[in-house]
Amino acid sequence: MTDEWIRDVRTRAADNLVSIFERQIIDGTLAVGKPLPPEREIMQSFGVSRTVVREAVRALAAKGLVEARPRYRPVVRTPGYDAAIEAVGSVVNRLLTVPGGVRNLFELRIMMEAALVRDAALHAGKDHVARMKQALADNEAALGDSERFFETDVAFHRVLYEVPDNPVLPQIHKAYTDWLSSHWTRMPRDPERNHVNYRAHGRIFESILFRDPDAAERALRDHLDDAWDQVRLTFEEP
Amino acid sequence: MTDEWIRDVRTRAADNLVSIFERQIIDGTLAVGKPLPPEREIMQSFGVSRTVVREAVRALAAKGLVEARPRYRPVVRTPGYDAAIEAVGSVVNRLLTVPGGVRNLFELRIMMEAALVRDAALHAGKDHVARMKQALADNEAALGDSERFFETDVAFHRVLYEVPDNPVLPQIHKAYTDWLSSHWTRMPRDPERNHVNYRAHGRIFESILFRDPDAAERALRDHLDDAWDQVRLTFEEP
DNA sequence: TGTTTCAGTTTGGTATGACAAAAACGCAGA
DNA sequence: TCTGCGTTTTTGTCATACCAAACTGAAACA
Repeated sequence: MTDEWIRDVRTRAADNLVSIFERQIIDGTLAVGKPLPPEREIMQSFGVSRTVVREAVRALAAKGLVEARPRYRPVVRTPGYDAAIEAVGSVVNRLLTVPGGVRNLFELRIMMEAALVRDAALHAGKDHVARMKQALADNEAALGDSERFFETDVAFHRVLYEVPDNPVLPQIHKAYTDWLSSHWTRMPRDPERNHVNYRAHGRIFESILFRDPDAAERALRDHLDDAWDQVRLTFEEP
Repeated sequence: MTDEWIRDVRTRAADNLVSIFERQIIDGTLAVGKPLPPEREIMQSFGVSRTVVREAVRALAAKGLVEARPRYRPVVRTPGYDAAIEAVGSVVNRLLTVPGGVRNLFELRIMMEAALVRDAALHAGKDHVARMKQALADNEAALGDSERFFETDVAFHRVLYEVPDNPVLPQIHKAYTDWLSSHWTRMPRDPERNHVNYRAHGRIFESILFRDPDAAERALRDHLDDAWDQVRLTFEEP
């Protein structure tokens, strides 16, 4: 064990363990997918009590570095953008409760998607265009069924996040829908709105087809600003 | 204690505690800034052992919901976008080690800042323009001192994140610089590059002054693409 | 009256031991 | 080779104990 073991009165043994494990996970000493050593083994090799080991493991799990299903050995998690999103989950949930929290995240989403439609208008390939067309068709087919329309609505937006070939973006989309959906799904869902949204999607799609980023951005912003108005009117944040 | 206490064989007592505390923190039963009850008190009110309580508290701390300095009572943390960023820290660090990880995050940054300069070109007010001008002047003054130039470089970009009045954005900027700086600061820093970057900043600023979002975006992309080339050439990701 | 000091009390950090129940393992049998 | 089943590990939890640091309040002091 070459890792230096700093034991100060003002540091916690568990914290040291956590950072040691973090290092070992990053540099590969603890291989991805493999389980951590048994608790008793860890306590012996570091000379700490089981209490400390358990606390450290719990912290690693909460941070998203290992997956600790009850009764199973904790396994080193595959590095992925999903783990990052998951790790912020509880904090973001709290953010959504503070005044203006939803608003700020929603604004960020608008900014993000505005950039995405511009990008799509400039660089979307045949396959992505086809997928958007399909999503649009699904929208239309689901106009009468608000529940299903919501799903196809999400799907349409998701395509936008898939156009740039960056694996982070789809995860961000997933995060947005997860986080904001609770403030979204409780909205009154009259078929009227479905039509409005469908037409908005159509305008966005058209602008992308015409390779007109400015029009695409405008259409997207109109669409999301309108959606935001709905959210705001429903919950009336002061 | 009205919270239902689910004790299944397949659930952990500590996990239940965590979710109970999460709820209580969000709904305000546990007030921000106030310390959690003493461990011994918690164990009595929930009828669990201290081991369980400690594990739960550690998990909450790792998630960023409470701040647990050694030897002090854990206090409920102020909800803020900084806590969210901090919570992902260790996961993101790991992401940066996987192939293409840095690239993906850097691309995301380019996309983000491209959107920001467009926004700045359209909506930047007098004060923001003034601040950018100041940052540019600081750039120039630091041309000979690569260490200081780096700081003023970061400061210039930060202004872009401050133009939209959204408190999330500055935090994102902070996160980017924290995460990517280790892959940035080790780059060779010849004064030559400082001049290149300074001129690039100048072009961006000009385009914003002229209220020309397209030119601003182009200038920004040129600037960051160039910066990325430097990073890539230095570390040669395959 | 405001401040400092100090002893007693609380409280977190850690270690140890114990036990039930689930998971992992190994071996015999099909 | 695959399947069951009993044995061994290993996790989840509890109880207890001790130390040292943080806290508290009262006494001493300026």
